[in-house]
Amino acid sequence: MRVTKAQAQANRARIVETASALFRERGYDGVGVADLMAAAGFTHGGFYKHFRSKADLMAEAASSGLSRSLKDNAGLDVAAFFKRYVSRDHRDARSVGCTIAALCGDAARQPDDIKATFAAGIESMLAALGREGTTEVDQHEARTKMIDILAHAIGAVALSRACPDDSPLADEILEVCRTEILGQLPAAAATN
Amino acid sequence: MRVTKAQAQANRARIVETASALFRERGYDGVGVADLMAAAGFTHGGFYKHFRSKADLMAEAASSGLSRSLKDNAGLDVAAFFKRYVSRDHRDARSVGCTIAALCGDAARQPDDIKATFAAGIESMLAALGREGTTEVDQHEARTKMIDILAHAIGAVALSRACPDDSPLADEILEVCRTEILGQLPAAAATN
DNA sequence: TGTACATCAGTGAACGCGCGTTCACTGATGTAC
DNA sequence: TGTACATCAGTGAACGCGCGTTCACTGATGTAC
Repeated sequence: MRVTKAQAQANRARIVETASALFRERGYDGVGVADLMAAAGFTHGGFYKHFRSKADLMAEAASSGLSRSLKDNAGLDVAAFFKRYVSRDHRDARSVGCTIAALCGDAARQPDDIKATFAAGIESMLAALGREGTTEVDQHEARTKMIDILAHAIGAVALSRACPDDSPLADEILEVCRTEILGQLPAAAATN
Repeated sequence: MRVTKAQAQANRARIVETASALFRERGYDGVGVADLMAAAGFTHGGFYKHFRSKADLMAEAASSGLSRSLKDNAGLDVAAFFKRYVSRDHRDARSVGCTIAALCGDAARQPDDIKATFAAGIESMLAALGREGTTEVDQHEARTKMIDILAHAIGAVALSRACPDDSPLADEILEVCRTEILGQLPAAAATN
């Protein structure tokens, strides 16, 4: 059952993407190799033709998920980005949402190579967000502001997700933080 | 080897406390029943004389850890609390630190009873923090402000923990957010 | 271009291991008289 | 207060199970001539 080189490469990419989504939804320990391969449409044995270990895949899935969300949000201005980020839609759609928000708790217990991937993901995010609105403030000030707001937004989403599904507190956290964050942004377009 | 009623109760309490610390350090999936009992000074078999299941203990340890940190910080004013909260000491001492910051990522994937425990913990924290500084602003405004700042602080700690141990970014996140948070507090005592 | 052989992505059974949980047992504590 | 018996916290072996990983095998693809 050998397969085209191009097909094999596409299959590998599908495994990484599936893993990235499943990890965001259930955490690193919540997804088994067999689970994952079945979700990608394969049997578990072939896993080791693509990856040396589950830990290797975790690192690659993190890297993939982090750069993926950068591309997905490339067109948005900063205010629109955070308006979506601190929303019920984002909170409830873990598997397609931000990898940092979904997995920073897990990342904290992983070896340094995965932590380094997360740090690099945060840096790329800061770079992407800092590019706009740098007209009147200097680079360092813009970076500082983005670090502050990103932490704020991630905290809001993480905290809201820790509350029961239909809890009023879960929505309250999101609304309070979204209003505050959008108010701090220089060019707050849009309603609320 | 039967043991005094009082002793048994103390032993049970020790198991819960040990579990609370280990869970904060390694996450719910990172601590086994045998691990935990050994750390508390027992063999694993006795576990089920105290708890119906590991999930039961998880709920109890969460509740215990959440109310514990309330008592530990009872004497501090709001500014002092957040100054300590958003610090390297707190970030690096997971097992004795805030249960919400350490486990909100894990809590998000737990059943609703554990999420409800976390929501209740957040509410108690808000109540404890809102009691001060309510002189000039009304209750609702104080609550809103505390929700905002708590999410901000938790995000800062969670994000910093996801970076490699000696990463400059990890410290930068903490410093930026601590400065910003303390600046937002009405009566910011102390240096920085 | 056709033929013969090596390669290797994917399959599915099997591995050792650690997990949560159960169980028969122990012996000091608690209780009934 | 002292004696006889029931209770039950704690022990450690054993359970079934799912995990990450390995392996012999398959057969279409890639390569050498």
